[in-house]
Parts: sequence; C-alpha cells; structure tokens
Amino acid sequence: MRFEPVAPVRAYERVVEQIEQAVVSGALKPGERLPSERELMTQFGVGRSTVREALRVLQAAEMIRSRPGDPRGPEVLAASPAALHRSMHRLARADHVGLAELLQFRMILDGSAHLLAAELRTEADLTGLDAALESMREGVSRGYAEFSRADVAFHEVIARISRNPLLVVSEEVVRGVVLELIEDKLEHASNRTSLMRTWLAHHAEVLDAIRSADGAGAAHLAKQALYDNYAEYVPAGQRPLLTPLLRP
Amino acid sequence: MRFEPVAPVRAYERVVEQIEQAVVSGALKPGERLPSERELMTQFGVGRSTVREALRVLQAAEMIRSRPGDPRGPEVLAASPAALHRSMHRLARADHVGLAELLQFRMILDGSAHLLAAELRTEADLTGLDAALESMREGVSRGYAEFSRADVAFHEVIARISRNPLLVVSEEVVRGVVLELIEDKLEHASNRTSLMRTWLAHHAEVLDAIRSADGAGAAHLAKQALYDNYAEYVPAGQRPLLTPLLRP
DNA sequence: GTCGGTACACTGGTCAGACCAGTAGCCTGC
DNA sequence: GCAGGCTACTGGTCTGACCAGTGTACCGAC
Repeated sequence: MRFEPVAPVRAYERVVEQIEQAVVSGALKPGERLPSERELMTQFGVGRSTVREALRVLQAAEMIRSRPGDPRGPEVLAASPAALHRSMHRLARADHVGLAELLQFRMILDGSAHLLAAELRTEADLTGLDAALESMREGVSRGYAEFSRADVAFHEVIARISRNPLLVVSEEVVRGVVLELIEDKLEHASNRTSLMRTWLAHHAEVLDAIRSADGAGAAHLAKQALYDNYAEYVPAGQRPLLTPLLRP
Repeated sequence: MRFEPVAPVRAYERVVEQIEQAVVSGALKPGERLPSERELMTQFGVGRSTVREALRVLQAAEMIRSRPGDPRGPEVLAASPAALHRSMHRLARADHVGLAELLQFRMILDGSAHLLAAELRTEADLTGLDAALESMREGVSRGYAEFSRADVAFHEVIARISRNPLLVVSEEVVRGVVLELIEDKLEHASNRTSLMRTWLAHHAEVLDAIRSADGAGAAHLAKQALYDNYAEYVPAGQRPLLTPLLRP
C-alpha cells in the first residue's frame, strides 16, 4: 500500500472547478451570464475575494469576461485558441521549444491539412482556392503586407477544407508563433519581391495537386515549401529533424 | 485618421505584466523567489487583493507557485507544457470537436511521431521500446488496467524519441480526450483479452518497422492500428474523414 | 557537544466591509 | 415622444483583520 502526496485544496479552486464544470458540460453556454460576484459569493458560501480570484483564473483561461457596471454579470465565452496561443508562445520564448520544433510541427500539420484538403475538396472549394491564389498574385505588386495577408487567407481556406477544427486552430497558432519568432528577420529580407514570386509559384503548384486530388503530392509540396522558406532560420545542426518529413 | 477602441487597464493587469516581463526577460530565473505579497503590495503601490489577483493569474499560467507559510515567498517556475496541456484540453473538449476529428488528429500526430521515431531512434531508444513492449506482454495476463498503463508508456517512449515537445503534449492531450469519450464503451467490451492480443501484435509490428528505420512503414502501421481499434466508435458517415490518412 | 522541542515571526488563504467609477434602464419633465 | 437625470446595480480596489501553516532561531535536556 502506497500513499499519495496530498495538496491542500483552496476554496477558490473549488469555485473554479464548479464553474468550469458547468461550462464544459454545456449547462452554461457561450453568451450566457454568470450571476454577479455578490450573488456567487452567497451561492458558494465564500467571501468576495475568493469569488474574484476564481473569476480571475477563469478569465485568464479565456472562459469568461467581466465588465464593470454590466448588470447582467460576467459573460461566458466560446472556446477560443487565444489561451493556447499564449501558452505556446510562452513555451517558445522559454527556449524549451525552438524554431526547429515549431517548424517540424507546422510541417506535420500543414502537410496533413493539404493531404486532407486534396482528398475532401469540392468544386466550390476549388473556386475559393482559385480566388485566394488570385489575391496573392495581385498582392505581389501591392507590397509585402498585402501579400502576406493573402497568403494567410490561402492557408485558412486550405485548413477549412480539411474540416478539422483542431487542425485549423493548431496550425493557426503555430503559424503565428513561428512568424513572431522570425518577423524581425523577415523585415530585413532584401529580395522580397523575388521571395513573393517563389512563394506564389509554390502555392500554384500546391493548388494543382489539390485540384487533381493528389493528396500525397499536395502534402509533400506544402512541406517542401515550408522547408524552403524557413529552414534557413533554423540552426544547421537541427535541420536533420526536418528532412525526414520530406521523404516521399 | 481612425481611432482604436480603448479598454480600461486594470491594476492587476499591470502587475501581471511587470512580473511576467521580469520572468521572460530572465531577470527572474526559475527557482528564484518573488517578494511576499505584503512586500509586493508596497512595491507596486496597490492593495493586497490586487497583488493576489495578479499572482492568481500567473499561477494559472504555471509561471509561479506559492505555498502558505513559506518565508521565502512565491517561487518562479520553469516554463512547462502544463499550461499548454490545459488549454489544448479545453479546446479539444469543446462540443464542436467530435470523435472523428479527434481521431483524425490523433492519427496525424501518432503517425508523424512514429515516422520521426523510426528516423531518429538510437540504440538506447530501441532498448527502451523493447522493455515497454515486454511490459505490455506481461500486462496481457495482469488485466486490462495494467495493460493499458503499459500501452500508454509505450506511446510515451515513442513520443519522446521524436524529440518534439509540441508533438508529445498534443498527442497526450488528444489521447486523453479520446479515451474520456469512449471509456464507458471500452469498459463493456466483451473480448478484452483477444483485443489486447491484437493490440500487442500491432505494437510488435510497429517496433520492427522502427528498428529497421522504416519511417513510412511505422507511420502507416500506427495509423492503421488506431483506425482498427477506434473506427467502430466513429459514426459510419464520418469514417471517410479518416481513410485518406491510411493511403500509403 | 548533539539532539528535540518550542516560541516566534512571518507566510499565504480567507473574510468582512467600505468606497469608487462606471453602466443600464427607468422615470420624470418638457 | 424624447432628452435628461436619477437610481440601483455592477466590477475594481483598498483596508484591516483573523487563521492555519511554515521555517528558523533559540533553548533546554541529555
């Protein structure tokens, strides 16, 4: 018989638990309101500071939002990737996760999204992708910011076609963190125009593969494009972590 | 000229900002201590409740830990994937993520982890995997709980070999949520022993592929195993979402 | 001398009560 | 009918208090 270490359970933790439970179980839906702090305080039988600490925790997790003066009380929010983004960003800044790992993860996610997109795409999806590619083409002459926006839009369409919210959100978060990590280096890139052209060509190729329902091809092209664009920012010693993903 | 909407900045948010800044900038290293709440209160010039709400937020983000009675004050923690784990878990449990999506995501993650493991494994890793497989073999006769634990351990070794914390954490979370969703159905499975045998055979095959550095083979086996084991719980109409991932 | 126990000063956790600025909705006076 | 203010609330903050728990320094027994 072995005993487990025990940790004292704080009052505010129990409050968090109960409210969280109500939210994940669906008893409280997004948009609905929690009772006011003073009301919660009597319902839970604790002081207001305890209630407030619990609400702070839930607020930090993006589960609720409260606004002073609103007589309807704190609002329950829909699940959002903001908290995920924050924690991943923190991890990335703490050196536990380097650019190599992020890029590796992104190659996996992006590759899979493209594979699924190629297999599941409808005609309407293809039209959407054509439009997105066209915006990118226009973006080349309109400057980097515009092009970048169109690029993001293209990736979002791909992600949407793959029809997996987890994939979409994870990819979004990882893409954001990667860009934050190297944005200063991208700022100073000299040959932006030629870079955009290459990028555009990559996307056109990918689109062709998706059109012909060639999942493996689309996935490989997507991963290769990421590698070509970003590998230079990864320390040379870590690049072997990425190459296994490129084998056909 | 357009103006941006402004949001009032709460006092506790500024406190969070300052402490967070000190941690990410490295001015406060893991293991070091923050001043006591009463001391922080005079340093920041705010009330104790404000300090406490700030500390709660930082604690929820796994950046600090405080213990009553410790005269050294709150401890600064090393960045850990725990916060990432929590936020991803919340997202995965959101109602618009069904078993099909979870399984799809898990096939992607598991497949990639196996691929990387096959390419990056060292001799020591192989010994570890052999040991894990052996535990599973013993687990068959020791009952389902024991077997299940050994199975989890095997997957953890695989994930570790792939050397990507993001992959490890994501897989862990998704595996957990999948099990939560179907554990009641697994409880009542009639032919557990034969199920365990099949599972074991699957793992042995995977290990062979990893040993011979056959990344694609290992990935395919892993995905196939997941499909074989769990697809029956996915509504038949959604199974086509999974099959594209199985093509060689 | 070493070892055990104890007292003390301090920690975080919690509560009560107060005040403020802000909001929403009613309600009055035109 | 409508613009104005009034009111009853909201959350944000502060003060001050008490408690249970902890670490340490001190001190006495051996």
